[in-house]
Amino acid sequence: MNTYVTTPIFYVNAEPHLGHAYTTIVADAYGRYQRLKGNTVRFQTGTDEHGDKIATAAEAAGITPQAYADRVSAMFRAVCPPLQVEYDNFIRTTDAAHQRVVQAVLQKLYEQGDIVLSDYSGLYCQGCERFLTEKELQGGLCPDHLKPPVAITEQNYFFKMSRYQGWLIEHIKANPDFITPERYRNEVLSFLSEPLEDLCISRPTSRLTWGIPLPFDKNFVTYVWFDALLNYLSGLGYFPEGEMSAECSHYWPVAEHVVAKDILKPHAIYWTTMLKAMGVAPYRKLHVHGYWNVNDTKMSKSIGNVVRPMDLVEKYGSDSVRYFLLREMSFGLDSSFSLAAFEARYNSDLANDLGNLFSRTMAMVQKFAGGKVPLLVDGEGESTELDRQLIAAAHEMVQEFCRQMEEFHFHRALQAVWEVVSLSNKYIVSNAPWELAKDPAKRGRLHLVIYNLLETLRLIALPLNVVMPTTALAMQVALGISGRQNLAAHGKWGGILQEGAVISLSTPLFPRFDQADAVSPVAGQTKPQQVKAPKNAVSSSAKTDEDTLITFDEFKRIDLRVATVVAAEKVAKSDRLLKLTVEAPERRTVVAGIAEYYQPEEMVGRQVIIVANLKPTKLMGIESQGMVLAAKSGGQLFVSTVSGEVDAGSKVA
RNA sequence: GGCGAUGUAGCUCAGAUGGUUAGAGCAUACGGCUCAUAUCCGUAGUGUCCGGGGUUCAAUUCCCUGCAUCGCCA
Repeated sequence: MNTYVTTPIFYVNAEPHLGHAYTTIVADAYGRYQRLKGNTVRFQTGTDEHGDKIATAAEAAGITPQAYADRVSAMFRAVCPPLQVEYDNFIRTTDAAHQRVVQAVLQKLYEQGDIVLSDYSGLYCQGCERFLTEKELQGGLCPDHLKPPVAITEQNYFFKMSRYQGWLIEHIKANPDFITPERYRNEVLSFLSEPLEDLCISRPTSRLTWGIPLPFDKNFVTYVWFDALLNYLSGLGYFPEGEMSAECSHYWPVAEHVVAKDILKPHAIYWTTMLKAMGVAPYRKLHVHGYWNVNDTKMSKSIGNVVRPMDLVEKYGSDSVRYFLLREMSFGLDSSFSLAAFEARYNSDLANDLGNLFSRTMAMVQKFAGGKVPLLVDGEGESTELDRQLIAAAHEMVQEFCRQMEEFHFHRALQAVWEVVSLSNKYIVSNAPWELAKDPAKRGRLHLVIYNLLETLRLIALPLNVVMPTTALAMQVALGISGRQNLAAHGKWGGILQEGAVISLSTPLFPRFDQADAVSPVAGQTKPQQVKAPKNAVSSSAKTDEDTLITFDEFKRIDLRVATVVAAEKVAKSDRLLKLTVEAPERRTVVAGIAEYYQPEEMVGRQVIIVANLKPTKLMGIESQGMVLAAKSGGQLFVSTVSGEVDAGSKVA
């Protein structure tokens, strides 16, 4: 079985962000999954480089469109290795081979009458040098130039998309999995219930020259979408009017496109009708995913909350980024990204559950089995109901993982793995190997328990190869396993681990983010900066000063204020925390970790500086609505203040 | 304005062709263990299953309607 999986080619008008990373990781993980099944996979990604936005951006940057495209395309290519994205082909629409295909397809469709010259009327903005849609207008004006657009008519070439509308509707209805998840299939069908307009596929060179010239009319270049969509075929060596190349006939029939919901229409409608007109069978599946919001807000350049995947990888390691994105998002729906959510998942799922399970098991191998895969002696340590349960669950996990991966339900696939992680932790407690170790007569049982754990871990690592390649490899190496893994060959219980093989783990898989290491957050906020990088993190040595500096705008977001302490008391059952009631000028409660250095009574009446817009957090059940700044030096701690008495609530800047 | 989706525990979400005490993870509280990365295991909760009406012996689940959020289209 073959698989051809693609990401969209990314438009080079913006740097790679979290959304691009997600699409790419999804495609990569799916590709790795197919390979793990033993299938042959081709995975293509790339960049889309023509069009007026690029021409404009290049002009603003004072360079040629080609130089501009080269620069941004290189950035998209460069984020792949750190994300462990292994593509087979990185295509660019400025590649000569691609351009030839686009022209040949245009020529063919033109000759067969699917592309015709016609009038195009619309609202044109002189300032933007382009047509605006009704939607873009604000109060009838161009939002950028604040001038009313003019209604003009010009000649353009149109693709007779409407000819294939009936066929497309039938195809979608006959193939329920053609567009998934279902919500997007419904959306397309609903859109198709109205007559399609023909697609304008040209731009006059009087307005735009950065594009592929129409082969039959030098006064026009090709509309970017018509150009871009063909990458999926041109990247396989497709050429119209000829025999399909071997690559093409292997991979095109099994093509699966992964896209975000904003480009559903071009893929579901333009591309499919183009293919039909070309006489090429449609792709096999279109997988549509939702958006990543950031802190529940839409990610946008103007808000300045764009998350750069490289920043995350440097800080947390690519395995955990891949895990988070695939585990947190329910494919198809929108999801919210936040550092708090990321760290919560990292600590609970990766460090506490999986990492610690692996670590405690390996420690027991060292202490109770001489650091080797235990030798099992027949008749000793006979199996229990718990053993059978664990084995059955591990088996079921592999099956369930596959079922969910096939459906692009990555979060459920990972959930299935974590059920066994959790069961393994229970298995350890129920069997208490440290108790068995005290009784020499129970040595057989002890060894069987340890063997079962090792075998379960081996089976856990197997599916993880597709999501967290570095971690899976580290687990396999520690277990003394080498060689290419395969779901069918290695997905069954037993027979793989070499009895007596020396095994060990040198460093934890996922070091926990330890708040104690963070820069003294007096009010115990989760502030996980200064962490030892996970061992699979890419080198962060490239960090420059640039990365550690913040802009004035960023600083302005921090609301520092002078607050007057009006009451203070110790927090019950805590040595470190004081509950302060402050006026800033409104009354609020701030929990500060200063009890070892200050008595409650000496705080009352003092003025301190607080961060007033810190997200409230609960400490020992008390909600803290801010954080007191303090400095630690020579084992002493000093709370911050200002050098004279000021009104409570005064801004500090 | 048209079409559609969603609304379930503090948070993120599962769920049932309508039927006994509505689930999971995280967070919270208490207890236990010590092999382990202060990790793990156990126990404990809280829910007008968005509001209103209808069908039914029975509705959170079906129907209608309203509200809210989101998406597509115009």
